[in-house]
This record gives sequence, C-alpha cells and structure tokens, in this order.
Amino acid sequence: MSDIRVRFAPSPTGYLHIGGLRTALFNWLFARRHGGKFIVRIEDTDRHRSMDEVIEPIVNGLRWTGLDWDEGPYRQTERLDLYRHKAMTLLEQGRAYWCVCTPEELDVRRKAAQARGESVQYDGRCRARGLTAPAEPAALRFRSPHTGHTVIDDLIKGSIVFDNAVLDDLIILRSNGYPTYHLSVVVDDALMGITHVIRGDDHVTNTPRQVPLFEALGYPVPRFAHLPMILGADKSRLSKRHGATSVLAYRDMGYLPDALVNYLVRLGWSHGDQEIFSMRDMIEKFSFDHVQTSAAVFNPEKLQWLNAEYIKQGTSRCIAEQLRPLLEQQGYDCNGPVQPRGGLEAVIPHLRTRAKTLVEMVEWTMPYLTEPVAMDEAAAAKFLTPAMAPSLKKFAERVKTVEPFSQETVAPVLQALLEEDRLKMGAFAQPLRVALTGRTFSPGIYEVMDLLGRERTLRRIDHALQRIPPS
RNA sequence: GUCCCCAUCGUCUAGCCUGGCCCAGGACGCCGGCCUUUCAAGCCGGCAACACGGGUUCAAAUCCCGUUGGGGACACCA
Repeated sequence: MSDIRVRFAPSPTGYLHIGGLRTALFNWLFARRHGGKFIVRIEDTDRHRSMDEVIEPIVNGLRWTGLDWDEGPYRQTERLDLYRHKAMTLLEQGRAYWCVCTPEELDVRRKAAQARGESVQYDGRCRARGLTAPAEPAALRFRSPHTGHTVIDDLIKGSIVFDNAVLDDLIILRSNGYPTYHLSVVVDDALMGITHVIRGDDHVTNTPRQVPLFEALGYPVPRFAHLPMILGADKSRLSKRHGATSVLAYRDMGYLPDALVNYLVRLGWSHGDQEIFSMRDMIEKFSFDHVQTSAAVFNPEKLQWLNAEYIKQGTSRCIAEQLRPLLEQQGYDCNGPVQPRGGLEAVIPHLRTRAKTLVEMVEWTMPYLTEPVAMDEAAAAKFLTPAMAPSLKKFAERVKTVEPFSQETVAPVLQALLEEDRLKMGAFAQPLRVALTGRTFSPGIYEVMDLLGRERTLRRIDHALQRIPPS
C-alpha cells in the first residue's frame, strides 16, 4: 500500500474518446503500479455544456476497458457548497475580488487587444475597486501573483518555468454562482488528497495558474505529470475527422478492450522493444521514466494489427463470448437450431487467423449460423459449373456412408476421387468450398465439413447441384 | 501576437540523462519470396530516419546555443 492517489476527471461534454481513455489508463496504471487509489470525478460545473446523458457512456467506456476505480464517480455539482465556501474564504482574505465586467465587455476588449497586437489578458480594471456587495451580477476573480516565477517540476517534462507576469486574474466563481474549473479542480484535488495530477499536455499552462490557488487556499501542491497529446494523421488534434472517436465505438467496430488498451499504452510509453502487454504486465512495468515527451499520431493500422494478435492469442471461449453480442446485434441466433458442430466456440480456432476484428469474424461465422447459406452469385457462376457436377455428386454419395464423418474418413475418399476424375485439389476444393460456404474463401475444406457436419454438408452440395444448369 | 512544450524510418518507438558497443535496433504499414485446397496466418528478405546550422570533444543521434518546423495554451469551457 501507498498513499498515492490519482484521479481521472472527465467533463461530461461528449463521449469518452481515445485521448481521454489514455489519460485514464496512465492514471490507473500509476495507481495500480504503486498500490494507490484511482478516483473518478465528473467535472460538470459548466451548466450549459455538461450533459447528464453522457456520464453513463463515459463510465461504461471505462468499465469496458477494465479500468476499475476505487472511489467515485464523484460529481462536482454535488459539491458546489464546498467551492463557494472556499471562494468566500479567498474573498475574505483579500485573495479574490468581485468583478462586474460582463462577458460581452470582456470579449470586446479581448478582441480589440488582439487586433492591436497586445496581450489579451484581463486588464484588471476591477482589481482595485474593492467591491464588497455588488448589486449587479458579479464574478469572483482570483488575485493571481503578477511578479516572480512559478516553477513546475513535471514528472515527464522536467522543470518548467513560468513568469507570473503572464498570469491572468482568473474567474473562480461565475456570476451565476457556479465555480469555474480552476477553482473546483484545485479544491477537489486537495480535498480528495490527490498526490499526483496526471493529465494531458493541454493543461500545462493551466498549472501555473492553479499552483497559486493551492497555495492561497493553504493546500499542499500535488506533483504533476503532463502526458503528450495524441494527434490525428494530419498532426492536428484528434477528432471525429480521424475516425470513430468514442471508445465504445471501437467496441462496436469489433475491437477487444485489451487490444485497445495495449495500443494506447504504447502511444507515449515504451518498455524496450516490447509490443504486447497484458494488463498485469503493464502494471508491473509502468513508469514515467519511459513516457514520451512528444506528441504521438494515432495509427489505426497498428491498432488493428494488435487486435488481430489478441484475437489469435485469446482463448476460444473468451473470443466467443465477446463475439456473441455482435452476432446477436446482427440478428443471428446463437442459441437457435442452426449452429456449427461443437458450438460457436468450435469455429473460433478456424477463424482467428482470418479476422482482424470481431466484426470481420461475424462475417466469417455467418455460413455456419444460417441455413440455407447465402450464395455469392459470382462465385457460383465461376465454380459451380456443369463440368464439376459429376464429381460433386460422386463426392456426396461417397461421404454419405463414411463412419464416422471426419477428416480421417473424408480425406481418403476425396483423394481417391481426385485421382479418378483426374482433378487437382484446387480444382475441386474451390467448387466444393463455394457449395459449402457460398463463397470462395473459408477455413480449410475439411474444417468446414467438420463444422457443418454430415447432414448440412450433404444438403449444401445437393442445393449446389440443383442450381447448376444441365450441360 | 504572447507564453509553454516538442523534434530518430510514412507511423509507434529503442538508443539520449551516464558521449565511443549506432554508417542507428524493434514494431505497424508497404514491397518481394517461401508455404499452400481458397482466404488468412506463419516464415524469410527488402525499402525507409538521427529537421537544419553552429559550437564543445580525440569522438555527438546522444551535451550547449541558434534557426526552422510541429503542437498546445491564452473563456463567466474543462
């Protein structure tokens, strides 16, 4: 055990995306590595942008990937009194002041300053007014230090120095009484005993703004670790343009949670040349020493490769369990009368090297879960020809009686037939494959017959023969 | 514009802190071959990078400075 406490603090303004998940993962790994606590906190203090309905999907995303948390999810809107109380404390101590500038006025001034090429900081016009009980709507601003320097000793980037002159007097309480992010994050991180703030790179410039708040409130300042960003292929910030961005969308596209997590952990962290990490493995090996300092581009191909690796390595049972919901979503009945011999689990060993995603695997599984099988017309036209009919027919007749019906008994029959009819394996296997699966690609032909069983094998050959026009 | 961060194959990265083992290693992708009853998988091989310019040093991908390039932040968003 240790007293390390970290948190993942998403704002419910959209779905949990790849970048958010990676932040959560690194927090989780750090906590698990050191026997600390991982806390989930929903930062929903923006009444206009927060959406209750996305909280559940965010939490489900974490759950799906196996990132379990020890406390929470806390919601900041349930803790508003805390922030208001702390804000008032700062006001009483003279560390904060009322500001009656309206958002519209501020916006105009900001734009004007920008147009003149000047600093876009708040001009501080309410700082010295000493308003005590403003009649008009007022926001509370923190009196930031304007001299000296703030130094952050970042666990990933090392020492970063900021000139306090660049600090704004940031609003900590909106005129509607809600706290802003800067206040609530500091109060919560302190009250929740967060020892390490692990977050995205986009927060580095927030850090020198928040450190003085910790100090003004009399709280110890946590350690910081700023993770490099994940970018899209065009090196811009990852967004919907770069493909599905919701974590749950990856589940729906047939990705295994362990594969996604494995991909993400290698985006910005490494352990020598190792590519494949089990959860246990990464917990054991994770360290900030090997977290990258520069941004990484999200590469869907490599994710897919990893997913394929996990499909190849996972147990049949585990893969089948994850495949089942997708099959049912597509309308296949996994408990109906039409099943591969040996059940769904039995098809997995034959499909695992062929499918890169579970969605692809659904496609591969279809011939064994439907009756009659869907026929690819082009394949039928090419391979189910009058010339092949006699051999197919002969094959069906002969395997009708082999006992038992298995590769050991069927293979000699097929070999004999090839010799008799002077056919090459390929010349006969393809038509047979099309007859049995409706398509030109499948697992080995003996495996297919094994999965189908004698009855379905014979029925499918029969159907195929029926559709072959007489020569 | 101001501030901050970053910079090794197309991409993820090892190496950098503690200079020589690096005319730079691995992985994805791509290309070629082998295997083969199809499709995959597998195996073998190939292409491909230290952003640039100055220093420091006997020696620099590794240390220092600058340039360029990329990213991020500058809200009553988080």
